[in-house]
Amino acid sequence: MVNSKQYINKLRDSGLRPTRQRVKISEVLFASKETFHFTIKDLAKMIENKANMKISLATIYNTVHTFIKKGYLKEILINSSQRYFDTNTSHHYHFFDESEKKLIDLIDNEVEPIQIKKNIPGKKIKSVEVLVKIDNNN
Amino acid sequence: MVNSKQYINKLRDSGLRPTRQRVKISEVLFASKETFHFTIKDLAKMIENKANMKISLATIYNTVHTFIKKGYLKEILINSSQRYFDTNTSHHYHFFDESEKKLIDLIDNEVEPIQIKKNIPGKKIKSVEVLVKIDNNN
DNA sequence: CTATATATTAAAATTATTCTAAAATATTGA
DNA sequence: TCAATATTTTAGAATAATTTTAATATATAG
Repeated sequence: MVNSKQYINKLRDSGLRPTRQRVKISEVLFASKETFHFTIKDLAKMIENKANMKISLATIYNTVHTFIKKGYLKEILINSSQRYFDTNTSHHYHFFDESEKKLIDLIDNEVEPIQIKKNIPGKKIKSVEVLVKIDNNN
Repeated sequence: MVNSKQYINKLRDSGLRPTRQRVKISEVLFASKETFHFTIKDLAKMIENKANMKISLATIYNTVHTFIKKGYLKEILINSSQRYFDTNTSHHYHFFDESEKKLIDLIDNEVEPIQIKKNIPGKKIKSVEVLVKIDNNN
C-alpha cells in the first residue's frame, strides 16, 4: 500500500484540501522515482488502471491546472493537438522524437547555457524553453 | 494593383495549382517586405478585409498546411489554444510577451548558438526551437 | 476542347478543453 | 461532536479549433 500521508501533507501545506481525488492523482503522478511525460488522456487512463477509482475528467483537468500553479507539474511546449505535462519540474529541455512521437528529457548539462543577447526595455525573461526535434537518420 | 504573376509562378514551380484562392492568400501573406505572425483567425480576417473575396475556412486551413509543407510558412511553438504561424521562414527564435500576448522575433545573432551535447543513436536533429517568455519588470 | 486530376466549399463531425450549477465533502470553531 | 461555511467534485452542456465528407467547381494535360 502506498503511503498517502505524504501527499496529504504536501497538499495541505500548499493550501489545498487533500481530497480523495487529489491524493489519488498525486499517487499516480509522484509515487515513482522516475519522472514522466503525459497528456490528460494518459493520466485518465493511468487512474483508471492503477487506481480503481473513477475521477471525472473535469477534476483531472482541474487538478492538473492546480498542480501546475503550485509548481508540482510543468507544461511542455509541443505543437500538437494535445498538451503534454511533465512530472519533472527541474530546469530542463526536451527532445521530441518525430517518428515515435515521444519526448526525451534533455537535462541541464546536456545543453550549453543559452545566451540571449537581445533585451527588451521594461521586460524581463521569465523562462526559456527549448524543444529539439529529432528523427531517424536517413 | 499587386503583381500576382510572381505568386502564380511560385505556386506552379512548387507543383501547386495557382488557384484564385492560393494566389489571394499568397498576396495577403507575402506582399509586404515585413514578415509577421498570425493565427488562422487573423488570416481569415485579413482576407476578408484586404481582399474582398470570401475564402472558406477549410481552404484557409488547407492552404496554410500546404504552404508549411512547401516551406513558405513556419509554425511557431506557443502553448495556447491557437496555433501561430510565421511568414518569416529564416532561422530564428521568439520572445513571447506574456502581458501583451505578442510574439517578437529573435534573430540568429541575438542568441548564442545552441549547443546540444546529447546524442541519440540513430537519430538526428531536425530543428531547434527556442521560446523565451518575457513579462513586465516587477 | 474534353477527360481527368486536383481544389474548394458548406456543413457536419470530431476532439480537447472549459463552464455551469447542483451535490458532495472538508474545514472551522462553537 | 456538530452545524455552518467554504471548497471541491461531478455530469453534462457549451465552446472553439480543426478535420472530414462528399458534392461542386476549376485547372491542366493531351
